[in-house]
Order: sequence, then C-alpha cells, then structure tokens
Amino acid sequence: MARKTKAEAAATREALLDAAEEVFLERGVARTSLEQIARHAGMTRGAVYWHFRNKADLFHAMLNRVRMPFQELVEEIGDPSLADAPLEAIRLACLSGFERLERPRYRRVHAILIHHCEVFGDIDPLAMQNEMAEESCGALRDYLQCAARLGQLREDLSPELAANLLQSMLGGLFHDWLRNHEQFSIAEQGNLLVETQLRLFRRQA
Amino acid sequence: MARKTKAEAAATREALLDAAEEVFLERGVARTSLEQIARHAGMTRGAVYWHFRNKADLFHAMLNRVRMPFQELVEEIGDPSLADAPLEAIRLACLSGFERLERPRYRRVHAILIHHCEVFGDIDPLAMQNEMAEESCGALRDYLQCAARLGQLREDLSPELAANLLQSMLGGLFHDWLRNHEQFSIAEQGNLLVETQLRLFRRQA
DNA sequence: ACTTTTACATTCGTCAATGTATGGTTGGCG
DNA sequence: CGCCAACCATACATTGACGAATGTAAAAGT
Repeated sequence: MARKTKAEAAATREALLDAAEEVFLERGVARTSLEQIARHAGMTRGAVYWHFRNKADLFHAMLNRVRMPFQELVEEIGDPSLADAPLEAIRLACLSGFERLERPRYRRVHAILIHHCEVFGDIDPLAMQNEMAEESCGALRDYLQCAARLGQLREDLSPELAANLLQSMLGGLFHDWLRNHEQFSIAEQGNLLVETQLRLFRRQA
Repeated sequence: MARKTKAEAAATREALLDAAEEVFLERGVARTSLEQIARHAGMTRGAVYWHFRNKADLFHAMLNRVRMPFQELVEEIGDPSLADAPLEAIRLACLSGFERLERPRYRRVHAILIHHCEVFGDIDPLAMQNEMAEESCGALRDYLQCAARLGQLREDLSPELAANLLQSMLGGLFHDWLRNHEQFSIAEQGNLLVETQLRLFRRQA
C-alpha cells in the first residue's frame, strides 16, 4: 500500500475508531472482529494492527476520545456565583451533562460501555459505572447538604435521601435513553424530570 | 457413560443451568465456553449438548426458569381492596418486586441479562428491557392517574410526569443494585426511596 | 537522488470454541 | 428377561479470530 501523509494517516486512525464505535454499537463488542471494523472503515486488518496493538488497545483508544461525563459534570458545577443556589447549580450541571451526552460520539461510547460490552480484557465496565455513580452521588450529596443548611429543602427530607433519590432517577434516565435514544430527547425529558424532582425537594413557601 | 434415572437426568440439567448462571455472572456470557459451564457442573460438554442444542438454547432455558419481575408486579397490583389507595398499591407492588429480586436465582439471571450479556443469537436483552420498562411505566401511569382523580396528588404534578419520575428512579435503583448487590439491600433502600418519592407526590394536608 | 522509515496489505500458523459422530453403559419398558 | 433408547463421555472435524511475518510503495529526511 502506498504510504499516506501524516494527516491522512491520522485520518484513517480516526476512521478506524469511528468504525469501531459504529460496529461495536450495532453488533456488540465481543461479536465484532477486527476484520469487520477494518472493512467498515474501508481498510484491512493490517491497518488496525499498525495503529493499535490489539482489540483491547483499540477499545481503550476509543474510550479515551471521550471523557467521563459525571467527572466533567462535577467540574462544571464549580461556579462560584451559584454558591447560594445549590439546587440551581445541580440543575445547570445536569443540563450541561445532557447536552454533552447528545453529541453522537459521547452517546455511542457510553451506550457501548453500558449496554454493549461485558467484562473485556483489563476493562471492567461495571467498575467504571460504580465509580461514576459514587462520584456523582457524592457531588449531589454535597450540594444538597448545602441546600439543607440554607433552608432550601423540605424539613422532612434529609439531603442524603434526596441525593440517593436524584442519583437513582438520573441513572435510570441515563440507562433508558442510552437503550434507544430515538424514544425521547434526553435534554428535554431530563430537564423536565430534574426540574420537577428539585421542585418536589424545595420547601413550600 | 452409564444411563441415569429420569430424576438424575433432570438433576444434571438443573445443575448445568445453575452452573451457567454462576459462570455467566462472573465471566460474562460471551467469554464463557460450554466447556467451562460443563466442568463447573462436574460434567463434560457431552452432557450440555445432550440437554441443549447449543449455547443460545441453554441461555433460553436459563431465562425460562424465571419470569419477568415487572410482569408479576403488574399482576400483584391487581388487589381490589386497594382500589381507593393507588399509591399504597404501588408501594406494595414495589415491595413484593424487591423481595422477589432478592432471591438468588432472580438476581443472578437479571444481572446477567442487564450487565453481563450483549446481543446474543436471537436474544436481544435491550428489547426485553424496553418491554419491561414500557410495561411498568404504563402500569405506574394508570395507578397515578387514578390517584390524581382521587385528589391524592399535588395539583402541580401531572400523573404522567410522576410516572416517569418513579419509573426512572426504580430503573436506576434496579441497575445500581444489580451491579453489586452487596452494596445495599434493595428491600430496605428500595422501600425507603419509594416511600419518600410517593410522599413527595402526595398533596399536602 | 538515494536511503530510510512509515503506513498499510497480504498471507499464514495457531489456538480456542463449536458442533458432530461415535461409543458404552444401564435404566426402564414390553 | 431382553432389548432399545436414554444419558453422558470421548474423539474428531470445522470454523473463525487473532497475531505475527512478510511484502511494498510512497513520503520524509539528507
């Protein structure tokens, strides 16, 4: 094969990762061979083995193109102007998280991680999900405790319980939407659910 | 091998299915061979291929030993004495669902379906999850509409929205618990969350 | 312009898993 | 009581995916 320029080579690398996303998503990780990925990108397995050591390495590279959403969500929350409005901070963080998830690459990779791959090589998707869950739940608890101190929560609702409730609701929404994203828009439905849940949390005037 | 009595043959069939549950759960469906399942049951692949046509057939048989929980949940709800207390009916249905899920066989099979298998043969776990989700969401909506007619819901909360909230919360809880059931008891945590959510739904006195 | 390295394509050996065919023992029915 | 088929083990054939080796032609360097 003729050698390509560096830019073209990088492009084929991206094309291989794109192809991996699509084929993994539609056939599952275990059932797709490197041959299928290569053919779907218009290449052969030789190209795959040039850019990646093996299937696990390619999988890692695919994951590294997106960062974890809840991690970013926590960073996003760090707006100092919202220090006295923690519930609003939570709402905005969820909103930006939803928008990020609607980008095709994010959606596909997370759908693969959660619904289309079992334990695979040194990657344990369930452990990653556990980390994400604990991380987001911790952040929610911090902000809801803050809200409780500011007297913005119903008195008959502990911030820990509210955090668990919100965490479970967000997780369920996340899973449902990733299962088939054409059923509803996560931005619309997510904002609606989060606003409603937070409204139920707030103390009545 | 010597021929076994009918009872013994049935016992080895069950032993093979038990072994399949355990190995599928710990190694994932795609990465486990029929050899591993047979050895784990103290048999050889010959026994597997006698009782089942192939891996997919064994998988089907494993699923058929448990019925879908939300399907039973819907049946469970049909208590006529609770016609004027739909929220209580929902709570009791969730409770019985949680207790059913704590039985090891139910827990293992659902954990496999949701977290440890990709698309596989003619089985599409995501389609099954979609059916379960729509089914339970429909039932919840019916009961919450009933509650709304009886004036038991906050006026600023539509029954459809409440159903979606509850559905997402239950789904998230379900997924979280199946991911590692040692983290918490789904009966305790689930009842706590459901009671709290329903309390937030109720109109204030 | 010449060499070297890059970026793939092609081919082939290997191995694990599946599926099938066969054998052997005995339970259970006539 | 005899024989057949149930029940399972064993051996063999087949498949297909991986990974390494090799080929090769052009881009980069000098």
